Amino acid sequence: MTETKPPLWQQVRDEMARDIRSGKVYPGELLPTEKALSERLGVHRHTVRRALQELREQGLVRTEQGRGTVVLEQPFEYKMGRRTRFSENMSLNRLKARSHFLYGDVITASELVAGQLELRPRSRVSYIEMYGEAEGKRVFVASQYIPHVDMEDLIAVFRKTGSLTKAYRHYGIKDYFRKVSRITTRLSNPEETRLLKLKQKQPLLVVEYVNVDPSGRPIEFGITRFSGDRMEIVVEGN
Amino acid sequence: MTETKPPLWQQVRDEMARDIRSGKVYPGELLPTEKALSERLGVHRHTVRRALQELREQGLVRTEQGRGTVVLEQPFEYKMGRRTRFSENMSLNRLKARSHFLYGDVITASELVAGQLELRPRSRVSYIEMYGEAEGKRVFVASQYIPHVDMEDLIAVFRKTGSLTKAYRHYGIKDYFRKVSRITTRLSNPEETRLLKLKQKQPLLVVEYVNVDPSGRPIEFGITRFSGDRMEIVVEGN
DNA sequence: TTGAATTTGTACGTATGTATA
DNA sequence: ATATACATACGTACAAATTCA
Repeated sequence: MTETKPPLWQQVRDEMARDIRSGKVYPGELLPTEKALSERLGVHRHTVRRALQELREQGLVRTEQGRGTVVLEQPFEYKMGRRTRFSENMSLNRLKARSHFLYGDVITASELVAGQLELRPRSRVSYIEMYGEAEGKRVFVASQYIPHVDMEDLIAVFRKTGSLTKAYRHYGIKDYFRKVSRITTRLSNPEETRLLKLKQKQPLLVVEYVNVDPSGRPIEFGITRFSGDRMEIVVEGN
Repeated sequence: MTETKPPLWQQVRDEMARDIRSGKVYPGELLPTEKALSERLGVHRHTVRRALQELREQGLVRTEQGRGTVVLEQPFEYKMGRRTRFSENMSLNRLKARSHFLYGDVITASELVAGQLELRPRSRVSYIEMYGEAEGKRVFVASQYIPHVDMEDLIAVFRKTGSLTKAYRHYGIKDYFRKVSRITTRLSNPEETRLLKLKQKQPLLVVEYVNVDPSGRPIEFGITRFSGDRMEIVVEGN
């Protein structure tokens, strides 16, 4: 059994991957130039290029001709399933995640909202806007519509607890499920760009969903807009 | 039991919605101006505006100040679930959907591909690129990686049948399931912009997935890029 | 607006080791 | 054992994109 060293380019790749994953180089930063790397590591530029090619395939870096190679932010995973809840989701990912209240009011449902919630047209609904952070980064903004029946103080309770799940529990809804999710993409508008602290308009993942209680009655219609380069949606099993 | 007519603005809204959905006015076209509409329908401009507001909320039109109101293309639905197959999916939607072969070869798996397919590094895999059309519109481009074992002629069979599902059946794989899907978004690159016949770079829905046979063995790793304004992903039940 | 310097992309060459038929 | 193909590594030149004075 002879122990052989892996090829040079793989050693280079692994060393660079380590530096990136360990946080030695920060996301958004440029790596040293291929020339600088090859001189520092004592290998040919082609060897560095071979390593960079793999790092690109792994989604760790992005190379721009004439500019350099930038370290990419690794997106957070948003596991979407029947039991989807944002805060649980993120804490499972050992991330510090929090939702922040932006605005709440009782409004008249538009046709779309009434339809999704299976309410009569122009029913009254609670409307809540919030944004979410993970590891200090803004990762989503969300709008939620909740039937106003028997939940007059929902907004106040939500502000107190900071969690819709907890607010629901306060009203006797102990459990709920994701009925359907519709996923689209579009560029952020100025408002979203500001709220998500993006440098410029960028693609968003837009998830429109309906949550239902155990009896199948809709209790929440929501539109969540995820920052496309900070989040990815994972649908498992399914 | 008194029968009451709905408000005037709702009648206007419903008539306009009918015209759009029936294809009387085409996506991309400008609607008549609010003034022209109000005169033709014999209602006040504000009544037309109230109707347009609802159409905007329903995602049927987009209004641009100083220009007019454009009819939006309605995206196709891509139902994603355990039994996801593109062609079945689209035909269920009573759409004429077809996949078109672009390129196929046998290549050495990158680390990412080998990992996803649970193969040894640098295993040989079949690689297929294709694009999909629905109703004459390009809606996705896809890259698939399939373990090369016992499927030497996969590419030839795929070209003949035009369906991966059928090609698999030819090799005795009668059924397969979606194990996991990862959904992200980013702007199209020049190649994708060209293949999807987009006018300029636009947000894509990028779905990376793994399909497994009934025993749980990975048989396909794929990356599908959907044109963001022509497709939406629907995850049901889940 | 232009042009030079910098950086990455591509394409050729050479040499050598390793796996395979 | 030999021939062939493939992987690795370095050499050189120039094209293309970006940056900045």
